Amino acid sequence: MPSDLGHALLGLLARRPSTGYELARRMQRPVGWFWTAGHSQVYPELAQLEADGLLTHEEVPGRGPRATKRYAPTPAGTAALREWVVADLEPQPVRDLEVLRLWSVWLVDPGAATGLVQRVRAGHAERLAAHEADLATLDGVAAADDPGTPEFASRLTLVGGVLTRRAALEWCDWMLAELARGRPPGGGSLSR
Amino acid sequence: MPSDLGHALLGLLARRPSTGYELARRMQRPVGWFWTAGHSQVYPELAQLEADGLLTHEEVPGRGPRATKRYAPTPAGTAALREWVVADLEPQPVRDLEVLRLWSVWLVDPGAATGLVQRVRAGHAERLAAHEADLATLDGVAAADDPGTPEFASRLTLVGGVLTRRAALEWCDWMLAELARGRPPGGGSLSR
DNA sequence: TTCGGCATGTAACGGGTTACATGATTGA
DNA sequence: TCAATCATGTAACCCGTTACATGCCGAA
Repeated sequence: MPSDLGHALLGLLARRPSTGYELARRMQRPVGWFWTAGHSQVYPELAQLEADGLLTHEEVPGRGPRATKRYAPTPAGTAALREWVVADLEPQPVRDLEVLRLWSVWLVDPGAATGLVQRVRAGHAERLAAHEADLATLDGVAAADDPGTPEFASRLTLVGGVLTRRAALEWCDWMLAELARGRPPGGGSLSR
Repeated sequence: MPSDLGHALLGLLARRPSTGYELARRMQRPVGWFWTAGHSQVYPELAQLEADGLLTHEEVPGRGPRATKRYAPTPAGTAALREWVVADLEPQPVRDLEVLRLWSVWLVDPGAATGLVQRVRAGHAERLAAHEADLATLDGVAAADDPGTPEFASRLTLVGGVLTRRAALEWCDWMLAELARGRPPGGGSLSR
């Protein structure tokens, strides 16, 4: 039974066979929005998945010192992925450094707090723009409406990103208003 | 320079001195909404923070085989926490198993996909209710409006939880509608 | 008397990040 | 010629989870 990373890689390969290098890059960009991995994780995991009979590879002419291998899922690999998707999942703990900082924000003065929230807000705005740009590439793609296509699933996750980032922006704006309200109106802004 | 966990513990102790045991419990509930740790992480980290001069402890009569220690931040500890709160933060990668599964949901039939989304939705609804209950305990607490109090910061993080969980529910409802739309109207529901 | 809560620690293991290591091709 | 990109791997370290280990007190 593969790890979470293994299932991420199977998901990538079910969409399109790739080399380890390509997988490492794809783990940064489309999949990286919700699960990341470096190449030093990818290569050993591919070897493990192949030892478990879930992947095969063919060698292609490569440019590096070692052979270049293009991987694809075996029928068993696709079946394992399919089972995992709908398997039981217990609610996973959240891990959010930004919120952890905000939880101690009462220790700093409101000006500095405002600066922090503005920086957090900028990060969310950037992510929102990236998700909206990715979503735009699916506009007019007929397959994105068919639940049996990868494009449909990509659309689901991107819409999720857009909605949660919009909510985060709403939250930041609310915090900025609260911080402004909590200070006397004439108070000079020390932020930035 | 303490780890993220160290700053979480300093944040807890800046609000109220506690024993290691109490800290481990507080890491499950209020702080656990956005950062968790088990007791096996807490005890060594407390020793490290004390070695760094950021904490002190006094021994209190305890019931276990070892001495019970109540920790509190030193002035240096509070200062370190204050600096960390407003320090530079690079955007941290998201890690969300639920979204990772949904990304491969195109491989399963729409009925099973609907069942998965419904379970995800239930999890978000549960968290939302918990956050709203926690928020309700701050209703009418005057300190929650003053940016210099821990109650204010708690309110910030709880409102963030409410807004993001509401957005998640909105997303789940949208996905359920999309999945229903993608199937012929008379199709028998295979969900569950 | 037995179970749950208080109370503190250590050890083993697994996953993730960072750094080390190698080497070909292409474009500035 | 120098840097970036393609391409694959290993090693060290840190962090988090799970399990091991001990033992008192109060309630059922």
